Amino acid sequence: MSIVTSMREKIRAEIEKAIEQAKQEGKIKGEKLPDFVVEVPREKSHGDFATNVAMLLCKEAKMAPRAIAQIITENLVNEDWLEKVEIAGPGFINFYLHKSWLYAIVPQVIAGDENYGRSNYGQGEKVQIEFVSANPTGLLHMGNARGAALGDTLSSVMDAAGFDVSREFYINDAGNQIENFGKSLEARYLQLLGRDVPFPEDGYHGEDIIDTVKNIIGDVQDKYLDVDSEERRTFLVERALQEKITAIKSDLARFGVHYDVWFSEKTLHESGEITSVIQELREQGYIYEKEGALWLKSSLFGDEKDEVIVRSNGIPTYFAADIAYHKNKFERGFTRVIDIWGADHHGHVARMKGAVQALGYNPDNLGVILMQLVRLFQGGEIVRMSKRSGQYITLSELMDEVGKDAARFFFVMRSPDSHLDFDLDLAKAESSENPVYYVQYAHARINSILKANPQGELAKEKVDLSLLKEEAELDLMRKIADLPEEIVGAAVNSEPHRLTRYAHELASLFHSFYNSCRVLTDEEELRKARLLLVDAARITLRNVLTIIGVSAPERM
RNA sequence: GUGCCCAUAGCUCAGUUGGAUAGAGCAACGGCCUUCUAAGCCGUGUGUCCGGGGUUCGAAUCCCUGUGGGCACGCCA
Repeated sequence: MSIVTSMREKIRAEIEKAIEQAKQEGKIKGEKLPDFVVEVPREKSHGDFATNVAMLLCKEAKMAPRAIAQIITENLVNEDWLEKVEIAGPGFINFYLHKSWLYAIVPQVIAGDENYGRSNYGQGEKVQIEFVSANPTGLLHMGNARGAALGDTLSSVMDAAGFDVSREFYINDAGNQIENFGKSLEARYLQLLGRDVPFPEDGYHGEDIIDTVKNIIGDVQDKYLDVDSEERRTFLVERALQEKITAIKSDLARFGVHYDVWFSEKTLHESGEITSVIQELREQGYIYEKEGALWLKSSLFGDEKDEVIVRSNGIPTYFAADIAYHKNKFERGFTRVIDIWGADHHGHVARMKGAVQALGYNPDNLGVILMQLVRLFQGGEIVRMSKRSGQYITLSELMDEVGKDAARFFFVMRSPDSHLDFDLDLAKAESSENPVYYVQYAHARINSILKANPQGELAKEKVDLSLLKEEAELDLMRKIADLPEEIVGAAVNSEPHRLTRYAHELASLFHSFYNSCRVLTDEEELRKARLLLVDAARITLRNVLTIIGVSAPERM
């Protein structure tokens, strides 16, 4: 357990004891203990920890909050780690701790090294996170890139918080879209070989599929020119998907994203899982027929209306496949399933949760993170994106342009439900305007100090950390100590953007410390202590950057 | 029209589940390198938290309502 968490719980226990005693003495009335918090106050002048318990008790006890706070304070046992307790404001009780509690953090971080920040909060709960799942009919665009950065960081942070995380990519290699893809490929194939055929109106206009078809022609020439359309399309689709999926995999790998499972939609059709899940829903009475199609009564579960799951032509919809897919996820033993979708899919959330419920699972175990759209800016202008015209900036081009680190940091920096204005010029700037460099620079500076250390090695024994008394030193330790709780908070709330903020704050405190405290000073004992603090800062910074998927350079 | 998301400093955004005087970055101005990396630090100020009601010890946060913007409402995915 982290030091901050254990102090918090110690204080909570003391408060509870004090209240219990006050009740026995008849000083406070009331039956149940309110759900109070022991929090770290925003203002440093309000102590190390504070509680609102007195304000919450006042209603039942029928006393003024400050009077209750007074009684609780008097009943607190004077522990040696407690320096003083104050009543403040409307009735807060502020706890000031002896500085020694913080010194313990430094050796703990160094001993933990790459494990510092990790915890067992999730207790190995099996979680599956599905993200990106882009159509394999094209290249990855900005929305996919944001999903990739978010999903991968959420996976890493949940892993660090003690969950057993599996990353999964769902390949939409079946259904209407693939039909359409086949028609587009076929048209390009015939056109490239000199046939005058029209391009399908709703086809994939992107340049990239022309290249794909050119590659195929390089292999098989006109072998499929005069065979029947069915055979030609099947061949072209299979070959093109292979190429596209390989490209998607390698772009994501370059972006630092590695999946545990690549799940093919096609297998759900072939295995009969779609048919059987429809049968299961039918037996539950959630299916009816209307106008030749099969409908799911999703309106029973909070959806706005019922949804078609099998078309009148007998072909199941995307939704049917998705239901089978989610059943498959839960059957694999995941007790928590998280999907990351673009905000334009929000209408899908209620019906998906409804379907999960209809299958007998708790819909709360399915979490859907909707992320708002990404707008690209360059030179102050919006860079237009249109899949239809085939003009959009790809993930691969983005990495060429701004690099992996800046791209990942920028995507994770914003909360998923806020629109993201991605400023290409800013992300590219090698200057202080760029928050990525600011954080990385702190790490590089630390390494520079450690290399310049005349002793070479860090003294680990008999170092007097209590020499670290400067404000900047204490603030830095305080922030370092927060990492485990920050990780848990980001994990359980599915808010990876907390990590970039934390990284920035930590870097900022380090830079302040760097400017006000000289590490390689002539005072040997102080130097030893500061070197350990600096090393702890290095580990903390590196660990949080690693979770975000951003490199921690030793030199810049 | 119905549903979901959003509205906080000039700009881009945080705000730890309802707490104390609402915070960062950028942009602006002034200062700091003979010393571990100036890609840095220190200082200067800015708010109708979209408007209006309500809930309570206490609201940017929760409820209602109005306004403005985004998205979705297909036998597409």
